[in-house]
Amino acid sequence: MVRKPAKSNVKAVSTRKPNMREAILAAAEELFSTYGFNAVSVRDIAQAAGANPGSVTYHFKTKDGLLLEIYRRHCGPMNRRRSELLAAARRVRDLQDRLEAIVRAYVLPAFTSGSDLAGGGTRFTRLRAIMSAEGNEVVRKIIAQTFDDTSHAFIDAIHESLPHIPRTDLVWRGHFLLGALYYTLVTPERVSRLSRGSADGTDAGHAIEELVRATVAALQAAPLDPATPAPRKAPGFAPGRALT
Amino acid sequence: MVRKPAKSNVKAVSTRKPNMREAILAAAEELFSTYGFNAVSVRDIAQAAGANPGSVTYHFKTKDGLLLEIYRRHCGPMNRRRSELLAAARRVRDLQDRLEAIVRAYVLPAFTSGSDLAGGGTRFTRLRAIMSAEGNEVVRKIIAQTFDDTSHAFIDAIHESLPHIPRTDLVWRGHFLLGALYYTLVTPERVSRLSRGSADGTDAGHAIEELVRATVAALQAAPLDPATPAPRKAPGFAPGRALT
DNA sequence: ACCATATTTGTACTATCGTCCAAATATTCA
DNA sequence: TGAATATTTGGACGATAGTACAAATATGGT
Repeated sequence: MVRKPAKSNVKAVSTRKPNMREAILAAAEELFSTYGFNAVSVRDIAQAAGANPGSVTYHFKTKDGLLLEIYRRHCGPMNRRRSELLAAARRVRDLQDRLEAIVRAYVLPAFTSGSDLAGGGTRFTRLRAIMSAEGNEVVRKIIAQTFDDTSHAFIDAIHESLPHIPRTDLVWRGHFLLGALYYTLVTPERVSRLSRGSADGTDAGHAIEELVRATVAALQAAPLDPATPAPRKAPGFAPGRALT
Repeated sequence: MVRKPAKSNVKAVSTRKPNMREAILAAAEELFSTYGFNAVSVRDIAQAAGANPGSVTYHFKTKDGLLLEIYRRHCGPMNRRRSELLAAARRVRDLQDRLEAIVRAYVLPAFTSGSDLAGGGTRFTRLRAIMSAEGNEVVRKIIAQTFDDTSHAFIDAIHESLPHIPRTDLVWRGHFLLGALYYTLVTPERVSRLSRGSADGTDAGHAIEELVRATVAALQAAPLDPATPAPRKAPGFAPGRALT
């Protein structure tokens, strides 16, 4: 991790942490979601939390354990929120409105988690985005056993609103949605740059509206011809590791 | 990086590398694009290339220098290919067909680069995806001075085909496209998993078609109301570091 | 106030990191 | 061929990594 000059000899006596475990979790979440898991050391986290490196080991045993606990904290609330919103969306009468409500139910909790109000959902989603790129073993297990159910529920709901589109296409389009969502959280300033200041990539509200609008349109697109002609045989690709 | 048991005492005498520099580059590209920059050590690369760690330093001075050289190798050919395809796409008469051709011109070179036939473009794009998540300083500079021009050219071309849609919306939707593209290359097996085997996430040809179809529809969607009501003031989000 | 327990501290251990360097070896060209 | 140059080698350096552990300190119930 990039370090500041940092020659402070003073100990962090000013602020006494009432709950060091929580402070460590918060610091780790912030640092991981900003620099990635590999680039942040246990010592970085301890320093940011005003704690001793040994305390991290005491509370979470290993660095992976710390990451695991962060996921544990957020997965429950976020998926619960998603289920609630999805259930409400399913009850929308108008088909077009229902589809939009479903997409919104998927996107919204990614920006505002139930566990933390001030951008907590955003931070955790950004962490998930980075972890999906870095590819951690601990995360892989959690993803498969926690998020796949939710993903299937959303795909099924979408399929109900768009029964004429094969599930396969909806899986692809839902996948694209997640990729767009991740990339927006990881690289928001690119939007500001390319729009020459006329858009703010970090404006969560605006990002959500753009994402929902674009996704609904993409989902409604005509399906690919089932008799795929496959005009040129493109070579398959796959990374050498098992991924998220 | 995850290491195999690896207790081979035999030296790599069997295969003599005619050009060690190229072998190192190839190994680094493969490893970086699979495990990320931070997770791969210079020694990992040297071993994969059948070289001595010192050789890496000799040819590329630093680890960052090695990454830089990989980008140098690919950026030129890829953007040249994109320009060619974009120029051809601009000449398409039918507006709908032209839009699709433009999107295809953006997506295709990301899968098949001019420099390497066997998935070289895919590998490099996956690397870019991972680097955008990890956030490397060297990459940041290259991105801004190499890819932004191309991005603007594509946005402009799209805007010509869809003049009634504000540029801002097109920037967002182009951003979503890149995110979807990256995510598909980084996590293709998720598509296979969620589709329960009815789709192959690693099938580049299929991925391209799905991506083009979804993106064209998203681009054509009605723009967001310019008088954005901003119903709830969502808090801004931004990572603590400057990003790609 | 006392004890049992929970937590924090400081330090140490081993492994691996990126980079460096002098010696050994290949290669190139007059 | 022989000299000049380019490359490879193996080992070393200091820095930092994750983790472990005993001693010190804080905490809570009686």
